Amino acid sequence: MKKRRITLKDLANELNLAPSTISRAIANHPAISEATKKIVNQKAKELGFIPNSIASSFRKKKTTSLGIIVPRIDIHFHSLVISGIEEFAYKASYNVTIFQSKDSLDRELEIVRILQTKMVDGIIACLSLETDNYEHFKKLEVPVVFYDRVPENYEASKVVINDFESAIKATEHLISIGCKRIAHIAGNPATSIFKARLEGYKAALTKNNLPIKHNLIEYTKELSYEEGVKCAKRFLKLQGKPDGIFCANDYTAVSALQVFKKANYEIPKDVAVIGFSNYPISKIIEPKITTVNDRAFEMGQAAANLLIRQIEEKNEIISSETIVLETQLIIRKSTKKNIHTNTP
Amino acid sequence: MKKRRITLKDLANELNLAPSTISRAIANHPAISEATKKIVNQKAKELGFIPNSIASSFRKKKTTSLGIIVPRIDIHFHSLVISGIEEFAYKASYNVTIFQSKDSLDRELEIVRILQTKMVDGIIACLSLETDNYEHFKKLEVPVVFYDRVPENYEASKVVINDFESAIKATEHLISIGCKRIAHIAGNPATSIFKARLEGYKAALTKNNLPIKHNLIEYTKELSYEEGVKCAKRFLKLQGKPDGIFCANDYTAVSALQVFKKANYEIPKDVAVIGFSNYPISKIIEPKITTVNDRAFEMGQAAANLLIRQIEEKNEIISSETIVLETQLIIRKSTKKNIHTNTP
DNA sequence: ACATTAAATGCAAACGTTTGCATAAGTTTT
DNA sequence: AAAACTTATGCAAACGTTTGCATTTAATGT
Repeated sequence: MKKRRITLKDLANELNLAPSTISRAIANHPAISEATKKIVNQKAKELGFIPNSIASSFRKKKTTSLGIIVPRIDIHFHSLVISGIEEFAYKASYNVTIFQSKDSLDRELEIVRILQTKMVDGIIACLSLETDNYEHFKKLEVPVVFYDRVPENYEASKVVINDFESAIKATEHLISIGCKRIAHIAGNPATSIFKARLEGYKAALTKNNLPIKHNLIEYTKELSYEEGVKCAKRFLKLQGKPDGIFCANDYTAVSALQVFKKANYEIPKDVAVIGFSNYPISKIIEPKITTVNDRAFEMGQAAANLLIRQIEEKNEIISSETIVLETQLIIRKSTKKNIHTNTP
Repeated sequence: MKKRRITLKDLANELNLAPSTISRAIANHPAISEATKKIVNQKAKELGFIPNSIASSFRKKKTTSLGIIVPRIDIHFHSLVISGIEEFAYKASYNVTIFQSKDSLDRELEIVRILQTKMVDGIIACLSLETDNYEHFKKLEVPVVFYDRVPENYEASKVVINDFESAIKATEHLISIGCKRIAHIAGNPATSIFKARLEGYKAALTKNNLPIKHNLIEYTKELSYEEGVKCAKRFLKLQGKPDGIFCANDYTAVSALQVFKKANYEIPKDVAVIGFSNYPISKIIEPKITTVNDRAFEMGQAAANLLIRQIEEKNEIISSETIVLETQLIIRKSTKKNIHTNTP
C-alpha cells in the first residue's frame, strides 16, 4: 500500500478552502490575502505538498522546458554551448532537454517529430551536417533559434559568430607579423561557417596584395587531427613552403604545428600557426597556439536568452532575429615572431 | 485567429468513433481490429494529428524522461557520459533533461527539488564536490543511479570504474618497464575516486617491494593543468628524482610531461609518464601519453540501462545494484621504454 | 441607512489522454 | 435455438491544476 501523493485538493480539504484558493495562494496571486497565503504555505510544508508540474504544464499548455538539438554532446564546442544554455535557462526557470542528431538528417527529423509532441516551449538547434532543407523546422509551432550551423536562405532566428571577419582578423594578424606565404587548412566548404573562414582568408590576402595560391589551401572533410596531419605534410612537400598557416580549427592547428616541428621547423620563427575555437589544447600544447575565441559559452547564453524572450514575447511583432557575436583573437606563442617573451 | 491543434476527440468525431477507440488504435492495442487501426492512422495523418504527450504523461503518470545531474557539462568526461546516457535513452524512447550542479551543494539541492515535482521517471547523478550527505536523494520517489562520484555508506545504485585496481594496473605497468622511483600526482583524497587511485598506487608499490616515499606524492585540489605544473616542478627539485610518474588524470600528466621535457629530460627514457582518463589530448601531445581508459561513454550507457531497467522493473525485489566497469590501460609512447617503435 | 466599490474566496469547467468496465454484435458450442 | 464465448467498440470517469466568472463579505462614500 503505497501512499498517494498530496495534492492541491488534499490541502483544500484539510484547510476548508477551495482548490482554486490554494492554487492562487501558492502562486502568490495578489487576490489572496497574506493571511491565507501564510496558512496555506505552512500547511503545504507540513503535509509535504509537492506540486505536480506535469498537471500544471498540461493545464497551462506551457512546459518551461527547452529542447536542444546538437550534433554531438561530446564535442567540446557544443558542450560549452549547452553549458551556456543551461546556465541561462536555469536562472530563467527553464530546463533543458538534449538530443544528439549525430549529424544524421534522419535522426534530426525524428527528434523534431518527438519535439513536435509539444513537450518544449522552444528549440535551440545546430543543424546536422546532412541537413540541406528546413521543411521539418517549418512545421514547428514553437520558436526555434539556430546556432553555429544555421540555415541559409531561410528566415529564422540565429546566433552566430562572424566567421568571415574573424578569418580576416586572423589572417591579417599573420600578415602583420611578416608572413608572406600564408596557407589555410579549410573545413568542408559545404558548411557555411567553414566556407566563410576560407573566404575571409582569401579576402585578407587580396586586401593586402598577396596572391591566392591554390596549393596553399588544403581541404578536409571534418577538420580532424589526422586530416590536419595529412594537409600539413602536403604543405611540407611544396617548393615554396608556407611561413604562416591559418587553420580552420585548433585540432588541425595542432597537427600543423607538430608536423612542422618534427620536420625541424621552428614555430613561430620559420612558420607561424594560428587556429580557431580556443580549444583547451591550444593553450597547453608547446608552443601555445594563437587562436580565435569563438565564444561558445556566450553563444549558448545568447541563444537561450533570445529563445526565452521569443517564448515570452507579448507583442509578436518580431518574427526573427540574428545575433552576431564578436570574436577575439587570442595571441599566444605560435605567432609571436617579433616579440621577445621573458615569461617563465 | 490561431488554429487549434487536432486532438483525439477531433479524430473521433471525424470518424464517428469513440476517443477511447482512437487512443487504442494509435497505441496499437490488440483489442482494436486491423481495419479500424488502418482508418484511424490514415485519418490521423490526413488531419496532421500530433498526440499531446503532456496530456499522456499526465494521465499515465509517466514522462519517459530522465533527469541528469552533472557537475559541469563542459568537462569532457561528463560530456561523454551524457552522450552515452542520451544514446541509450534515445533508443529506449526516453529523453534526457540536464542540470549542472556546478559542484555546489545548494544548487544540487535545488535541482533535486525541481526534479521532485515529478517531471522525470528516474535520475542519474554525479555528486557535487560539496556533497557530504544524501538526505535530499532519499526523499525522491523515483529510482536514482549514481556514477563516478557516488555516495559512500549509503545504499544506492551506482556505476563506477574500479579506480583502485586501475591504479594498481597503471603503477605496475611502470614497474614492469623498470621504474623504481615512481611518483604520484594525486587528486583531492576527500573524493573517493582520487583516494582510491592513491591507495592503488601505494598498494602496487608495496606489493612489489618498493618503498612509499612521501615526497614522491603530490596532492592537488582539482587536478588542473596548472596545479600539475607546480607538482612536477617540485618533483624536479628532489634529490632522487622520479623515473616514473603516475598522474591521477591526463591534464596533470601533460603538465608533468612538459615540465620534465623542458628540463631536458627525455620521455620515457628518463622518466615515464602515465595519465588517467584517456582525454583527447593524451593521444595528440608528443609523446602520446599512456593512460587508463575510464569508459566514460560506456558508463553513461550502463547508467541509463540500469536506471531504465529499474524504472520498468515489474518485480521490485532488487533495491539497488552496483556496476563496476572494467578499465583498460592504453599503452602509448610515454611509457614505451624498452620497445623500439618504427611507426612513422 | 443605503448604495457603491473593493477585497477575498468559491464554483465549475476545462486541458487531452487513458482505462476499467459495460455493451453490442458476431461466432461457436451444446 | 439458446447458451456461452469472443471480438470490437463505447461510456464515463479520472489524472491535478488553473482560470474566468460568480459570489460573499467587508469597507467606503453619500
